[in-house]
Amino acid sequence: MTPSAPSASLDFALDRTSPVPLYYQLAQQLESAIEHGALAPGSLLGNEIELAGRLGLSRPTVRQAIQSLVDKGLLVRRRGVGTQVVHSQVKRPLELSSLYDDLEAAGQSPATRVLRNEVQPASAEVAAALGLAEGSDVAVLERLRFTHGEPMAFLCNYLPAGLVHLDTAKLEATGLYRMMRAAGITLHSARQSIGARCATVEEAERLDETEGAALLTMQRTAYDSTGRVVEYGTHIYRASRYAFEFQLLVRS
Amino acid sequence: MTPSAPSASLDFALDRTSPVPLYYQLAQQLESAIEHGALAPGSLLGNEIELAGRLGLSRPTVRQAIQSLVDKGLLVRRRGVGTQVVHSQVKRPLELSSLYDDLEAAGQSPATRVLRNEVQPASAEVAAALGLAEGSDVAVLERLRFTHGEPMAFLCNYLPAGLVHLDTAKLEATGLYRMMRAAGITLHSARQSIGARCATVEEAERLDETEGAALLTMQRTAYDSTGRVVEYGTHIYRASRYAFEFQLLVRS
DNA sequence: GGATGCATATTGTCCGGACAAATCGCCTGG
DNA sequence: CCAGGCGATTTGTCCGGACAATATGCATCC
Repeated sequence: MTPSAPSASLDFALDRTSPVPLYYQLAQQLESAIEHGALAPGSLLGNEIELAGRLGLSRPTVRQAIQSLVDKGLLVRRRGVGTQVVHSQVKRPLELSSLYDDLEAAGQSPATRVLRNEVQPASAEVAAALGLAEGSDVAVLERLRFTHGEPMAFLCNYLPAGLVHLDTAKLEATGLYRMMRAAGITLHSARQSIGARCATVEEAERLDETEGAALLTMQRTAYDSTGRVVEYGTHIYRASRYAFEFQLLVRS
Repeated sequence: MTPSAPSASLDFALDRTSPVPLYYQLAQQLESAIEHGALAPGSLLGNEIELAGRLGLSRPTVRQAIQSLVDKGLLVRRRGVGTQVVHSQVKRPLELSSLYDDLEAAGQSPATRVLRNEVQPASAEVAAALGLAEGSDVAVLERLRFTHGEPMAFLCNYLPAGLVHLDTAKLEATGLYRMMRAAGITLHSARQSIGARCATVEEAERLDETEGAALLTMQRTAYDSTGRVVEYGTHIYRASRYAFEFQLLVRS
């Protein structure tokens, strides 16, 4: 339980000619040192003043680097004691997850079949969710996502028309969020609701389940950095093959 | 679409004799001004230098206040443009949620019945989840949560023995997280998994559902600020009466 | 031997300034 | 009328310093 002695001099290489900020360079190298095990969980980081002097940086810059890792949950600072590496079993950041990216990261080699990709007038529900007038043009997207050749989820998404060019071939080769990012849309936040229900006959057929099987449902409204709604979606997952996993940070 | 003119002088009252930090005082007053509508969505905040001068603060202090609201997703800064209020329909930046607090905030007047509250040796699964040796003493807690007189969830929790004194009467009057906080435990992060399945006969009976009804399942491992595991729980919700709602922030 | 108080170490807060980088609007020139 | 350049505005980064608040360990005193 006694916190380890301040980890001695790790060699951090800072490049002052680089356009990437110094605090960010330091934060990244600290993070990789933690991830890599060079900074053991529970070990103290050494005081900021001395660290700043050793690196040739000012204390505010060092603090900014440390603070960013504290925000990520990798470090804990305690006044009068020091900054130590949190010994957490888990690393996963969680944030706004993209199903496609999640599956790919898990080595599941996802595949997508686009069932529908067209523009049509918004229904009342969709218009309300997207913050548009009823009857406005919206892109409607229905997809089936597979892993290992088996269907795993049915995805239905609505986007304001003209926001992104939704090429069907591209949609089957990558994920929607990746396409939005490529179109210059930076996602900022999303409101989600996760529930469950039993499969209807049509749903069961579409997902290769039996009627009454448990399904996970997710509704998401995504916002870009200005607060505009850029996507509304209703997703249905086979509970037998999928669960949402994520880590939450409590902001004090 | 044109961003509103810089909102003129709002009167912020800063108390230098207060122990609460100046940047925090400013952040809170800004937040309440946004929540209250005094700062309209999309409106510019006015440049930092001038704002600092007007408030008698230094620019770093003002920046620290603004940054905390940016992290919360209430403001957006753009270099060369300014800082503006995000016009988001939703405000709640939900985080690690306490079911009890959630229900109470929604005016659902939750009630709890403690079915089991004892200390016993940890099974292999529980020991692994809590990071203890198999057979260590752990507190086992089984509760039923009601709203409007109807059962809504079955909660099973495990805690390292001796961490909190689990008084049954107190547990029925308040929530577990509130008791942990009162015992000096500051939650820091949690890993969650949300899935679904169909109710077994016993589960259906316990929750006043029919066999095969859809249930939402949640498993959570909670960590305190030093990274210690302080709680592991398996919760089961009636999907017909409950869904998880939360907002995610993307950290760029 | 135990409790109290003090010195020390470390982070938290705050200040003032300097320059860089990005964005936007305006003006000029073609 | 359009394109490009230029300057003004605003946030981003970084520095150096000062003092306050808190936790820890040690010495002292009862």
